[in-house]
Amino acid sequence: MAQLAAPAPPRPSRAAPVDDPFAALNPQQRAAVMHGDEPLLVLAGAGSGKTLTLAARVARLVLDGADPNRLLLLTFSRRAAQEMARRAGRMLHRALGLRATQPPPQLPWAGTFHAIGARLLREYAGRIGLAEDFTILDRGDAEDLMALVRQAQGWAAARTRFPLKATCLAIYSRTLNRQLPLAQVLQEDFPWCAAWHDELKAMFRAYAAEKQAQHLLDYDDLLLGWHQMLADDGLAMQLGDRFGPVLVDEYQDTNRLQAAILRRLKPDGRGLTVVGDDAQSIYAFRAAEVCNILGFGQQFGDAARTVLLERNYRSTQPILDASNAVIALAEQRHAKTLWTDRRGGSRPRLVTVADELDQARWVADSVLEQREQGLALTQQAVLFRTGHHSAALELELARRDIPFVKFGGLKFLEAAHVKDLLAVLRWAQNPRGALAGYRVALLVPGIGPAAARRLIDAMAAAPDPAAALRAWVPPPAAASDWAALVGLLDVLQSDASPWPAELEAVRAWYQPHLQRLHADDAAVRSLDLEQLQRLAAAQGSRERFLTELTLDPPEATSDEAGPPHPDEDYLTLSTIHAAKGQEWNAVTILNVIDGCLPADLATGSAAAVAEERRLLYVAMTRAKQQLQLMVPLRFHVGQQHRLGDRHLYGGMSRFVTPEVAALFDRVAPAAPAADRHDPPLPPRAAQPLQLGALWD
DNA sequence: AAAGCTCCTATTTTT
DNA sequence: TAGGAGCTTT
Repeated sequence: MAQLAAPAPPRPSRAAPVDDPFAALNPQQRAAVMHGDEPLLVLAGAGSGKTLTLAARVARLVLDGADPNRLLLLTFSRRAAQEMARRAGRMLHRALGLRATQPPPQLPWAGTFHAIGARLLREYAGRIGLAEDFTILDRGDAEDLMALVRQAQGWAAARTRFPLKATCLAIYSRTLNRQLPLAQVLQEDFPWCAAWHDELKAMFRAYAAEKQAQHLLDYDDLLLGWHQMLADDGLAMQLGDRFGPVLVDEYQDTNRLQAAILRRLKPDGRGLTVVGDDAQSIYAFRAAEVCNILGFGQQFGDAARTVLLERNYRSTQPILDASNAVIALAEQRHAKTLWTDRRGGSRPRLVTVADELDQARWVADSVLEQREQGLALTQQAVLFRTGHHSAALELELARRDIPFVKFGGLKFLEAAHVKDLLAVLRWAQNPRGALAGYRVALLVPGIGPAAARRLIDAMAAAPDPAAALRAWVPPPAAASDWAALVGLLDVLQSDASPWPAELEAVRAWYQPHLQRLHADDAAVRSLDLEQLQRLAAAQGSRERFLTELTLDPPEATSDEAGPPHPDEDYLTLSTIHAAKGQEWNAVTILNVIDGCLPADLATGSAAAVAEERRLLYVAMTRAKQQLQLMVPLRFHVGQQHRLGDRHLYGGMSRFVTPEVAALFDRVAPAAPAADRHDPPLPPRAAQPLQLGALWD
């Protein structure tokens, strides 16, 4: 929550210099910390003390007189922002010689691009013709809105099936974030939808118009709006003045739109620090451009300085050797070889098992064995490419009573009952939000799509939507249930209703609907709503709660086990994406076979395969002491596959070449030698930057 | 017009 | 597993 509080900063008193706060840094880290005003690129290998270095640089800037309130610190995830703000604060606290009772200095402008964008837009809304009461759509909401627009266009019965709402939204988002024409994005990223170019364009125009009319912003609008704000000279000047140094973490995962924002914020790069590792770029599907980090030097010419952090403080040398060998075969990268002076440590293991069930049993055995040897479950993690790869393991763990928490692929906000409840709050917050209203109206028995539509249209047409709501006459069958809803909305609208108590009123109203709609598992779903109420209590207002929940949804799903106690020992299961930036003593990676890693859907282009390689690299470099790669000989591919429905794939991942495999200890029956290699990368085409109205 | 039913088809990772 | 389309019954 670092970015929420904005207390006055303590004056940096130069009088009490404690011992050198940067004494523990190695020479390269120190160079990055002490570097002056010119643009700086810190290429930080995995485990090379990146967070420490960035935090130290923040501390150094403040010690040299920078105002913490004007320091913009952009991170990839909310978790990273908190961690960074916490460590920088601690370092400053020491360096300034503050007493233990004094709070560490805060960094109010530390956060994700999206969160900072939301804040700036909220603040400047009045001046840029944006409704001040806008609400933010999470992905599910955006998809629902897209679905409404999709339906209105009526292309249902056609020669080929129109793309699903989720696909439509993905195309839309990719086009904005890559700042490229729709046709090109379709051709490169969604070739199977290319035939729908004109329809999609019309649909996106309608989608944008709907958002405007309903005072809604989606994730992309937070960046787009920020970007457009900076296009205005007056505002750009003001914003430029407002922020001093700008530091960007995980720069390899920024996209073109984000890079454009930075360029407007710091045109000549002075005061700009970016930190990242091109070898860990794994978010191309979100339009991240490795070119951003690869081309940083050229962008600012001779002025830019690059510092390389290669010394690894996390892993043993045998683990680093294997990781280096995997990434060494990648082209298009800043050459970088991690090393450590920590000798010893066992070689990583390459474990061959018969199939997924075998794999699950083996991993569960291994986890318990490690714990016998004194390694707590919290020091162990199992990583995998996609959310459902852990299904068999989850069953096995549950069967053996091994507690675990799964990160990635979160479901909480996507569950229908959670969305229902939030829709009520959103509608109360923003009566013009037809999307929320439509959803809520449909909850009332007797009201279907047609009646809900009429209601929404009536409200949209009226000068005072709240009055139109009260005046609306529902179908006779819905009369009494409708009256109850109107009563609830009255309570929520009145200034008297306090937060978060009003959520209880919403739950009370929703309870019968929950019973009716989800009779079989209403009790379980009710638990989720309790969880929601706990989250609500942590926020000061309804508006804040809705914004926070959209930008920072709960990270882990706790499945049947319920939320784990903080002090309980539990194993971590995580997608590789969600494991970024973390570390464990013992790491096991599932399904290191072709078809899973690389995912067979991602083998279409050389760039996609290269990203899968980096994904494996990221997974391997999470391990401090023990690393195991699992290779099931047979892998069951579910029904969702073309032609033959239950294909059995096989074969070691193409990334584990014989040379790489030689760095592992082999466990279990003889595995087939992998003799496939990457196809060579074709030269990359230069992509012209396109600005302006995309949908016209 | 609403609601409940069947049947078919899907590209993974997340702010 | 759900999303989406199309059907039938109320």
